[in-house]
Amino acid sequence: MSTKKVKVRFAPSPTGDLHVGNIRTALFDWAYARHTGGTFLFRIEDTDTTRVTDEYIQAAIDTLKWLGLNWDEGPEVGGDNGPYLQSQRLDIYAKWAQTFLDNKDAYHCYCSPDELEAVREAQRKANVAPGYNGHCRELTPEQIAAYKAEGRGAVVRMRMPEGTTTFTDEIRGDVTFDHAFVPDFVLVRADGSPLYTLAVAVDDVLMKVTHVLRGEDLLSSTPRQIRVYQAMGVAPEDYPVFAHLPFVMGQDNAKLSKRNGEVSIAWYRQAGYLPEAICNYLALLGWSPGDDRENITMAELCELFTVEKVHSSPARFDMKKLEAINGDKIRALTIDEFLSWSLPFLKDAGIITGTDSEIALVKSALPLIQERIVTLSEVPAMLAFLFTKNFAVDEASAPKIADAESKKILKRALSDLTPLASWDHASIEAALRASLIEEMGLKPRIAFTALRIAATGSTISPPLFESMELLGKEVCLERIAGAISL
RNA sequence: GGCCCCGUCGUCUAGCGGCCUAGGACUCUGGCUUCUCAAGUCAGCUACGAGGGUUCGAAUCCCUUCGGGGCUACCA
Repeated sequence: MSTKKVKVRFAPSPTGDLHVGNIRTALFDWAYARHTGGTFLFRIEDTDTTRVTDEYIQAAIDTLKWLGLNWDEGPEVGGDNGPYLQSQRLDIYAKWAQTFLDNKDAYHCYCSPDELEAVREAQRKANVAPGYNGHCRELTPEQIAAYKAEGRGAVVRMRMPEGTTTFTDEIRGDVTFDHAFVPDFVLVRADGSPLYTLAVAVDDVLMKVTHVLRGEDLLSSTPRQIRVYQAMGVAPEDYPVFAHLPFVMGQDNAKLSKRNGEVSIAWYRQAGYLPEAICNYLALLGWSPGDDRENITMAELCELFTVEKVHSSPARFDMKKLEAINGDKIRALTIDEFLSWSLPFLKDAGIITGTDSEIALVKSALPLIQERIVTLSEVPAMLAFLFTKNFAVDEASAPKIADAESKKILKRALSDLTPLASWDHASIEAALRASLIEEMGLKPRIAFTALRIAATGSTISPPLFESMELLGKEVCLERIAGAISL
């Protein structure tokens, strides 16, 4: 690799919400830029105006920001090589297309889509390599005039010379393509708008990108990109370095898509996954630090990430492992961090409105559930019993405290708790253990389960005595009394 | 079909000729702990796709084969 300053770009085409695969690529791009102390450039490839929308562009920007993948050049932050939306660079592409035409590197092609499809169909039948047959490569002025008279539109097609293209992929080694399988490709549509094949190459050169790390689906488009560099007069040593990242696949072994799992990062965000967890997990898909470390921070990723350690084989997305990592990250949060992540979920669920007293109660309850949840979306259900106005024991648990034995336990607990002077979890536990366990000789599991159901409404809850403390004496006694008369 | 890429436990991976009767993590199973659920902890299950070479020695190198994936657009 050259010694010039590294510039890596992430250039999605936002035809939908950014998904797991996109983000894994963005993450590697970002990490590599940070690792090398280089520049991270973010560019929007919106040359397909029929599929890219402003909302998706904005969503992509928001997602990257939410994940903490900050960029040095691109939308919102600007830079010396903008604009960073390809739709705002149309004049640049038009100029280069004209240059290619002038130099005979490209030519106008008047074939209609139907004619091209017919050719491809014939090629399939004849079992030969499909692709443009060069029909319009050497048109005479008379032929061109005739086509124009017919009212035909023309696309601009790049002339692919005979020979081969070999480039070094940093992950896969040398890769060679015979031009017999790289047909002349379209640079500009009949309506004058540029295609990816033109824009991507022009922009990478003009924006001085040094490293192209992207999905392996683009591997076979690389010779076309290199052809454009040649036509632009770029010296081979100035071509960007290519590295094609392995796919992230779904359960069914196909490229991850909506059919096999949740792929939109927006979905993970609202399902209560932490950006750090998503990035940590995704970093492990196709890359590893080389040792047995798996829980890594963003800072460590930047420090450790190298293209050499990236795999060449595809990885399957495993939700279970993401969940495990998310749980780890939640447990590693400080209470204040945990609080600020949780509040939106509690508000959205209608558990709290956000008053100071509610927040204070949430904050003291959070330590009790921190090691009990895997996603933030579980917080509301875990804490609902502390805030509910119309308390009721859940249906599955109610029968478990309907028997005489349970009533006895609850009555005894009520009478022993009522005179209790200090309502803290240690005192509550001491009182209950003395009466229920020692005096009545009950098994803790039996005695405390009955109380748990009465106080929290469920057989599953945060630790009982701490929960009772937070609930307050009045509410607890009320609920126990209520359970007795159930 | 053609071209290209890929192939270690169920999954993510370590491994770059001897340290491998293949290590870690997630999942799963069982134990411990225990006021529930978790967390924690201990143990167990399970892998070098196959076949040929090269070599004293191969998961590691070569070939073939099989399998998977991508591309084959006036999408990116």
